[in-house]
Amino acid sequence: MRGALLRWYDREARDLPWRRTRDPYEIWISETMLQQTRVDTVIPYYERFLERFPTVESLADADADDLMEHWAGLGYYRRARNLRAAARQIVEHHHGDLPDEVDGLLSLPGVGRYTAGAVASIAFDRPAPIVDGNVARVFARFFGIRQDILAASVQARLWQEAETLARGRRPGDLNQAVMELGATICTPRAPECARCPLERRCNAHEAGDAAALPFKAARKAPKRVAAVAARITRNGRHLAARRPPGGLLGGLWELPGGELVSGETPEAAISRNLRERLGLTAKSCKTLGSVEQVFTHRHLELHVLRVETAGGRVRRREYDAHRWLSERGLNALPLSRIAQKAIALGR
DNA sequence: AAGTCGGGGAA
DNA sequence: TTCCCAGACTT
Repeated sequence: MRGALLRWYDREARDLPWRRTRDPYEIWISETMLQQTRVDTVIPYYERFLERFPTVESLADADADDLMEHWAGLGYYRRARNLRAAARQIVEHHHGDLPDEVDGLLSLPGVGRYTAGAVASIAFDRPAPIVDGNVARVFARFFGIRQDILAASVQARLWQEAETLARGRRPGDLNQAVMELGATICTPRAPECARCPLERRCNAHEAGDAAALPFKAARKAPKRVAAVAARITRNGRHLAARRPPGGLLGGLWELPGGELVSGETPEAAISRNLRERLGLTAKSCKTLGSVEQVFTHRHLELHVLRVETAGGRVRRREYDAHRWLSERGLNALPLSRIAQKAIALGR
């Protein structure tokens, strides 16, 4: 398998920004951004992020909002926070150099089995295995694995096969070759077997069920939830609040608000949330409209209202910061997509 | 083993 | 619409 893979990879590999460097820091950043995120989405974020944070030290010193500004829109925001925490750990305990083996990499926050293997093999030429969605699909077809791909026993088999593969010369390129194959030829719906360097030895192609593999149990539909957000303006400046780190959209800014519990009207919900979370009293509300965002496990409908409040000052509860900002300042904040949509409604 | 955590491109 | 993406981490 290795020879055919490497010959194909040397010929067909896409020219991607992180393939032009051997810098472990840059490869680590790319692998973290690529977690559950497509190559085309990552590229502009990768370039901008490395321009702003070119070294481990600069990342370790990053300001939280500055950091989130460079991640806003990419999703899975805990990744950004973990990157900075890991950078601090690297500066503190490793003299600013990334660990060059899987075990050391695994000790960093946000680095799991996949990312540790990717950095170890690609940046340090270690024979470390990796299994991502691409590898799992290619292997399921090649080896004819017809059980639930997420089952623990199947995962163990996949990692075992990956370990065997990475034992060859150029482990980093072997790993990347399988992922490249999965991303460009051995794709989920309609694999182009005619172009595949492994066609002749592929079990699923032989059996004629490549497009049906890998098998996955159906996922549950995202739960529908509703929330409210307030456009509050005083002296021409708009109130924004920062979500606490850790949870959903952690560290991002938004128009203040909160959940709408069942049976509650948007007006009642915004009044209650502003009182409970910001100590503000709503005097009048006007609906601006609603926006939607679908997350992996949630389908959120956000009602946006213009709210006049009594004059009292803000006393924060769950939010960990707030600011009164011009329209321009508002849009310069690190905002999630749903917050961007909500702000656009009020213009 | 199942749930949490974003957003978007492709079919 | 549905799927799923160079996953990690908690429960």
